Amino acid sequence: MSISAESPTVKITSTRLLDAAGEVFAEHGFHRATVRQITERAGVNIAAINYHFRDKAELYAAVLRQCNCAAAELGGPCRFDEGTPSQRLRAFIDWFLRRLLHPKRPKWHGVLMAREMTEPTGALTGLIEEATRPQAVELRKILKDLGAGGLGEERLTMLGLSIVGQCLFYVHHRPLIEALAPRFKDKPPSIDTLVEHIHAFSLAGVRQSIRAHA
Amino acid sequence: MSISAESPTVKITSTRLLDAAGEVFAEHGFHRATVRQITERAGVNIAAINYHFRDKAELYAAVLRQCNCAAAELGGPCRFDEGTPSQRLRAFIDWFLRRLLHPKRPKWHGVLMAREMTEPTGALTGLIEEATRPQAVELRKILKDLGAGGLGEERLTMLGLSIVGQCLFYVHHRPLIEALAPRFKDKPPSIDTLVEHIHAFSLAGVRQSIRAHA
Amino acid sequence: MSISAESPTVKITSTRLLDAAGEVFAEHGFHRATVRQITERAGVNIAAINYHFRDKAELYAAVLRQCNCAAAELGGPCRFDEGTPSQRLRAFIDWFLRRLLHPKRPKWHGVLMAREMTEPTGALTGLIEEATRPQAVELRKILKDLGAGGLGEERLTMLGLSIVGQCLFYVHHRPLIEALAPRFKDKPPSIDTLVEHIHAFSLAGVRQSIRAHA
Amino acid sequence: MSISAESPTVKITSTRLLDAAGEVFAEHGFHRATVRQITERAGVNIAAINYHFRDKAELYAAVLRQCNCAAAELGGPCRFDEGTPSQRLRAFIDWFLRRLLHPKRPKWHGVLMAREMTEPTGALTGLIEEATRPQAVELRKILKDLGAGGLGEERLTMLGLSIVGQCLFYVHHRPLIEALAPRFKDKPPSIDTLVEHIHAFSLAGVRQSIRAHA
DNA sequence: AATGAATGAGCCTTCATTCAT
DNA sequence: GATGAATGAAGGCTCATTCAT
Repeated sequence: MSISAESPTVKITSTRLLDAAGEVFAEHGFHRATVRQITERAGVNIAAINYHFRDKAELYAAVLRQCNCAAAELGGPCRFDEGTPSQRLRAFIDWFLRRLLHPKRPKWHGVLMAREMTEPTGALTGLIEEATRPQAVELRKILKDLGAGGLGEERLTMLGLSIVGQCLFYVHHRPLIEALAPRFKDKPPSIDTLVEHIHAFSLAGVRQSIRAHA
Repeated sequence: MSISAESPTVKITSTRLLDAAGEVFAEHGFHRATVRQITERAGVNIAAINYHFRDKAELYAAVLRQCNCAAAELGGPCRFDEGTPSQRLRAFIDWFLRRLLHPKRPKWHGVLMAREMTEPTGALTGLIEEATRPQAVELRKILKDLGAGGLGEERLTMLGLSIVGQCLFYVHHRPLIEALAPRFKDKPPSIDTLVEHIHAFSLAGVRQSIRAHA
Repeated sequence: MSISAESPTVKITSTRLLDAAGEVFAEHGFHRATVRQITERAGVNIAAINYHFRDKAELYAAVLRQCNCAAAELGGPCRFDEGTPSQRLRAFIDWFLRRLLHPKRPKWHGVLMAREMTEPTGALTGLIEEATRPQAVELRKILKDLGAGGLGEERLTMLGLSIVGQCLFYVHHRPLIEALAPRFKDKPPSIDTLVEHIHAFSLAGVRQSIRAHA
Repeated sequence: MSISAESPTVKITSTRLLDAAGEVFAEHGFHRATVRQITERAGVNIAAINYHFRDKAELYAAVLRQCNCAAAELGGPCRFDEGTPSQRLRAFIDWFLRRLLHPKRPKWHGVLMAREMTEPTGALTGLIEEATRPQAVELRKILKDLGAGGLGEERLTMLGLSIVGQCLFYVHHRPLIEALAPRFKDKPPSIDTLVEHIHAFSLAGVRQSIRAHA
């Protein structure tokens, strides 16, 4: 509960800055984005960035933090203990994809993350450890329960990457996908369709792998 | 008569510029890269860019062109007519991956392309049409021969994206992969291993999809 | 509380810029003048131009505007309703010349305008309409009242140009005049002398023209 | 008579350079004009300027020299001994104006000279002495013969300037004139009309001056 | 006589940042 | 807490010039 009764309608400078920064950073990337753009879109004075966040990099870090928090909130915790291994794999893919493509999620979250993957700014170094590692661990657990435990580290890893790779492709390579499959731009498949497809595709792939190296 | 005995080893300005630019653009991205960095690394005068390529953007375009040519040369033409559909799928994956991960290919080629995927500069607009589209067509043909012809456009497309997605993941998300699977950094799997894995994984996926929607 | 006792003598950045720019532009012309020269002479940072005037061209436009305003202020409004036509012609010449040669007027005003006459930068396009046109109209009115109304457009115009041409010559061709008549440099005639001469000379010319084409 | 039979059709590099330079300098002024523009228009290599004229400034000086020579040729020598003083004044004005506005005269001669008047480059310092002074002397002689000899140096000079001022106005202030009298752009008065007007106007002015200070 | 390649200096602009209120 | 004014560093680009042939 905040002090001000007007807080719901009047955003505080720091918040407006954070929101505007998210959009601008996603649109232009960290380096191309200018602090002026951000402050103008936020409708605040240019010196406010320095006042509230010390500098541009700090503001960016704050945006990323908030962005990841929001993603975590939307996706819920990453734990999949119930049901058959196949169901749990499906739940994982669903959670992973929905977290990144969630309609309520500001579109720029994905874009921002994509940038960090291909050109890390260093602001995210810790974030990968904290946020991404647990997901990898969870997926590994599911794969083992599917029977891939005896495959050896390398193959197990490759299985995981094949699954995650399919998911991230839809998030990070939008421009490429839309160029290659124009209809995806006009009528993108629903998340459910995507989840179902990737789940079936991957489950078959995993099982084949297990059979082959049994 | 000049001391031209060393001419094979002394690169011409334009070439040195192209090479240096490739590295710097890959390292920092188009906008962050500075022409001064490039000319310094190339050991040439800053005005050489204007003389040989008119401006930074043209230089970048030239780098991309060369980069795509080199890739094409290494990979050979994209035609897969011989053998069973399964063999042809494998050939496609092999060609696709080898082209991008070829040891002789400067590592920055992949990085540069990755950037273009997530934040297109427009310099590549034509390149996608010319270079990437035929590959998509070829893959589609193979999938149809595998029996996926009756699946409908959307599913056919998703199958293709699942395959290409797996491949590109290894090329474009190196930083993420290495953060998640440290051992991949020390001892990355051979291209052969990768091809074999993705082929088997995907073939099973495709067949499963066909069965399910028969 | 600041040491604001000196504030009347310490000009604000924007003003210093405007003054320095006037001098430098007059000295070297728009294109040859460099923003570094200007900011150095003004004793301000080079980025101040961007902050206060956006860019060099805007600064130049501002200088011209101020220059024209100053001229208008010094000369007062351009209306000559009282007295005989001859007296009004004299008043016009007096006003016109005094406005341009006024001792309080920085010498560079004239030089700047002269440049715009021979190589317009386009920054002045509107200014001519707004500032110069009314003068032409006023002069025309006087000439008609002198009896030149029946002369036809072309001759009426030439009469006006002959008068204005004499005036502007003294303003715009100083270098030429001083080269041809060295004594004008040491002891230039007073504005009153100039006005008296041009008035008498022109009045005779106009009347002759009227007589000839009666 | 030159050595080469083809000289009439094939211009030598140095000549092409001179012609192209004249046009470009007139169009853009000395400082804005670039050596690349000139060499491109001349269709010669950029290094040719250095080879033939040492540098840009030297080329400009050469252009001015040629330009003044051409003007002298077209206008003939500046001597007016025959006829009544009034006729000689008319001859002077005719010669002066025709020399500057002569149809065969490349338009840029006037423009180039105009530039030198308002922003002397120094390349013309000597030229004024050599070329313009005699004209001033000649005009003075005519004015004295008209009876203005007793007027004193200052008034005599002002009379001359009034006449020359009218003439130069039409040459140097084209942009201003055309802005003020649009019809002059579409249908400029013939040189004959101009000469007749300025002669009549000035003759009356001179005589009036003589009467007044008799 | 003439050229393509290469150079170094300098220009305008933009940026993130800080200062003084 | 917040602001308008001002700053210094750097960026991309253009120019006249020269070098080696």
